Amino acid sequence: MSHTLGIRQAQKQKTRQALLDAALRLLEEQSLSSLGLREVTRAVGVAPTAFYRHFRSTADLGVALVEEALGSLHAMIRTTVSPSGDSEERIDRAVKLIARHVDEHPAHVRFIARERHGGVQPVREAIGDQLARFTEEVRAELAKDPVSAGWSDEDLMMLAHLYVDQMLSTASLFLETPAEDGEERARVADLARRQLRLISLGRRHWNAE
Amino acid sequence: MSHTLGIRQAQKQKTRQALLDAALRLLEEQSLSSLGLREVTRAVGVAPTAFYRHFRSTADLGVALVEEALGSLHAMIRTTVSPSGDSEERIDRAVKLIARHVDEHPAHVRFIARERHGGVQPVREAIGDQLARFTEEVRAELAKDPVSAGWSDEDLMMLAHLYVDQMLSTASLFLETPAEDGEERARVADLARRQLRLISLGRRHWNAE
DNA sequence: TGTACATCAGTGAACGCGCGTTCACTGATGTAC
DNA sequence: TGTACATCAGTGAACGCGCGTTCACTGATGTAC
Repeated sequence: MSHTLGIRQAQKQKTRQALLDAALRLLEEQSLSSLGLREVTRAVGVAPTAFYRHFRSTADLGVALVEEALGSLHAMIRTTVSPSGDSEERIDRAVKLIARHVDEHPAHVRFIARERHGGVQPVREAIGDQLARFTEEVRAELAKDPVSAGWSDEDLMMLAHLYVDQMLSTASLFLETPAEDGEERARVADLARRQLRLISLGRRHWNAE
Repeated sequence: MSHTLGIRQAQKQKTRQALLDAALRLLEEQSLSSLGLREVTRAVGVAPTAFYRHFRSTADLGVALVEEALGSLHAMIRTTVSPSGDSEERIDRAVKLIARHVDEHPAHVRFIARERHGGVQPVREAIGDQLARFTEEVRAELAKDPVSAGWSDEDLMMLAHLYVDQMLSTASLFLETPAEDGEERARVADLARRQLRLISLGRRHWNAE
């Protein structure tokens, strides 16, 4: 067997993850800038000083949460935007995927929405960096799509921004709508699909006149 | 002369406004959920207890700030969306107007962006209410526009949402770009105009196929 | 395999500090006559 | 206009509390031989 983690390292990672999980839960009802280090360690059941073995500050922990929330999302986004199937199918797939992601990771999504413009600079920057990466990746996928063949880079970036904004706005609407309220959920999904249809129409006629 | 405000009432309003102004300034670098009552009164130069003569809590003050930031914006938004001049002119006017508003009231804009998804429920709700009013007003203006004549209410709301989201996203981009960096400012304005053009194209072809 | 020493994740006491809130107060402004 | 009383915005002392950070520590895990 290759390199197995020592007992010490494994335990350390477990505590670190427990701190991240506890913080994420506490952040459902407050902003990072008011999250206390003692609050987090109390929730985990370790001494306040243990916090410093893992993070320099709550801002530092926040940056780690950004990575956890968005780091693994790139592959998913790329395949969602990539051209396959007809337009209406792709739109439906994208909206369903957003709804599912919000239901599976509500606290992460809320954290990103909250801290994107929040009061903690390093966290804001980390989120901005990740979103810029998303936008660039969406742009790269759009460049491959025959519908936007021959578009200028400015036009592709404009469209990528529009898609990323729409995605975030839809995620935020789903987040505000409890999963039990199927009727309202359907209305949000319907709104999102209409918006994507209108953007798609605009795309198809962009260079046609 | 009709009813002039008593000296006492006038002084009270002055203190209240000073509290609001000081809070807004402090909120440029933190979130409402970590804003302290003593911090605000210290900045104004009154005793901490004076705070309670005006607000029950910092959350209460936050709700007042929402009113201050968005309450007077309805007229402006309505005239911006209302159909007059050709499409390109209207787009340019709208983008310039957003840029100007951000430059004249950066702290208010930042406050709204920050607290829209922030950690203080009553403030989130107050912002949500105001934005819902904006969306409804935009919908009403769009209904008058010949381009969207005969559209269903769902379609009009979809488009109104798209416009309001785009407006907020553009305001937020302007906010992140210092006014001195004219080059980057021009790029943001250009991006916003392209997005509005694409949406406008989508509108024109919405019912045409 | 066993032993002696090094490492280091987590502890617990202690610190100084600023917080939100209470309370009885003061003195300028307002009102009734 | 003047007087006597009521109102109430702002005061200042006091409270108990939880905060972030420091420090020397402990004892299980890791390592060298």
